[in-house]
Amino acid sequence: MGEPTEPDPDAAAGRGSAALIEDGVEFDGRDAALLRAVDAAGSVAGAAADLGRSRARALSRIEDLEEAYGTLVERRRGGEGGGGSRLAPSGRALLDRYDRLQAVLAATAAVPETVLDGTVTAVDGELAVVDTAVGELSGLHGGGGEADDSGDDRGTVAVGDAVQVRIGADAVTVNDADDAVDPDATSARNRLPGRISRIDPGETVSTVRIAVGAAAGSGGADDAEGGSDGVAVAALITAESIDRLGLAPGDPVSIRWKATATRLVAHAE
Amino acid sequence: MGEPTEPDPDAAAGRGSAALIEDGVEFDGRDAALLRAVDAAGSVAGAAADLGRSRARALSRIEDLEEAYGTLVERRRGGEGGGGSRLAPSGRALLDRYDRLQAVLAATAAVPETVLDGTVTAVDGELAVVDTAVGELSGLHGGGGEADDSGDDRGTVAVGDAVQVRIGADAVTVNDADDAVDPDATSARNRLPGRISRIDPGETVSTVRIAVGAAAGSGGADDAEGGSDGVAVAALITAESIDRLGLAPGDPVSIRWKATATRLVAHAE
DNA sequence: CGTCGTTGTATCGGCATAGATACAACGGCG
DNA sequence: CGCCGTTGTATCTATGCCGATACAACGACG
Repeated sequence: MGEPTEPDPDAAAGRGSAALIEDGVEFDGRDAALLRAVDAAGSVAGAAADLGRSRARALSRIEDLEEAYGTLVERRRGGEGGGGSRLAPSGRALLDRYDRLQAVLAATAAVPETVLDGTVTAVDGELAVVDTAVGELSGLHGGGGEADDSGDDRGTVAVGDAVQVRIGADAVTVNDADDAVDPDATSARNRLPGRISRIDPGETVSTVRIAVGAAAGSGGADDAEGGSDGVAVAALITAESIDRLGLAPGDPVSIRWKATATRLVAHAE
Repeated sequence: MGEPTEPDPDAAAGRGSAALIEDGVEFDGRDAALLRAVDAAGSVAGAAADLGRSRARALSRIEDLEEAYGTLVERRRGGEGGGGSRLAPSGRALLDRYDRLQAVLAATAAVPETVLDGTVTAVDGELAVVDTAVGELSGLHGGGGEADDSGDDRGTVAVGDAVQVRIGADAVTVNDADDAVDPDATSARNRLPGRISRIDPGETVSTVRIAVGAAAGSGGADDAEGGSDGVAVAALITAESIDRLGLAPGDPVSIRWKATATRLVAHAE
């Protein structure tokens, strides 16, 4: 798709790489390429040749992976053509799983994020309430057990902790300000009034920045996130929705997002 | 938090590990631990000792990282206590960035996801429309350039391609079925009628499965995702919202989610 | 039965990374 | 001035991973 619009200066976290991990064995892009090559070539030997890698290594790598992930490649020696290998259904599923993880990672790198500093005021199960410059927000903390390799407490929070609240721009919904939707009708709970400070148009998806808090009252061209009293929340909106809602800079709007789409991260203080 | 409720059998993608990458240098959990240890110990030597790693290696690793990421640690030799090192502000920021990436990754591993197979019917910029078993959905494709190391086309799609549509349960909003919200008032576009098939309660956050498509009409206790005509979409809802909306199995509901929170993944066919 | 190309298996060498060790430079402090 | 613990720097060694190579086992096919 090229880069028709530059990738946003403050786009987000920057590039990253991810790998599945099971039983201590990582499944990374190299392994994915190997499995794909096996699928294309019909044999491990052919795949290794296509990739310019050692055949013996490729085979032993597949064995290591299978020890952790189960059968991935159905191998057969002897017979027509001397034998061959096919990607097992579970191998295909693993590949899909990897691709989905990769897609999520690419998304977090490409989608703007809003980060607010705050202090935890309450913890109730997986949910926590955080006091921030724009009021109290609720979000999830503690992903899934200890995914990190260092066995510290990271990922869980307690009352009084300094945390960062991360809101992905793809999770923020924009409503008309005067549209008083029945709060009982939806499960999106975090809600803030604001004013559109800027619209960065994309081809079919635009990034809308909404000034909230103290800055929302004033004219609000201020979009410096670290501003003394101004905070800008980014929202990813399709061009069609912008047209439909008639959004333009200066418009008062109401933004909302689900608590379950809000992540709390312990802040390196 | 421990594991009061087991981590959901079909929870999601499974564990993963991620690393920032800049200028060809990866910043992984090991590097994060090193920076944290420096912050705690006040010296690189002490940090290396605490981690049981070689001091010389730790120092050269920091230098390699700084070549790619800029100043991370302020080092000073001689003086009080013989010298020492402090984490630079940019080092703290990098650590925060890594933690946010980690949090997002942990979230994708812990949050259920709904995956639908479909065929691309239209592509317009970053958006694409996909025909699935439950109708036409729109979502984003192609994260941010080529984040993967294998330089293939993966990540972008074309009309006619077989793709998987990934919808994170944390992005799905549940509304009352009879609540006819003005469609012009919100930027959430994908919308489907359905019927609650199951509620998996958590401490404060529950996973609600909504049968959509053909299965939605019948009683709908069917939640087999691969069923012939039944598809279940997972939604993460706070217990409070469930109470507020009065959700229970069998209830007709309307679910919606943003196109920008929907990822399209090329399917390994 | 021999051919063929593949899957298995073992071994060797190269290369990159990390640990171990040693030593110089630095600069407050007693 | 000498002591001290740290930052810099260099070098050697161990380890692990990968490529390269070689050879046995296999089974359909001509």
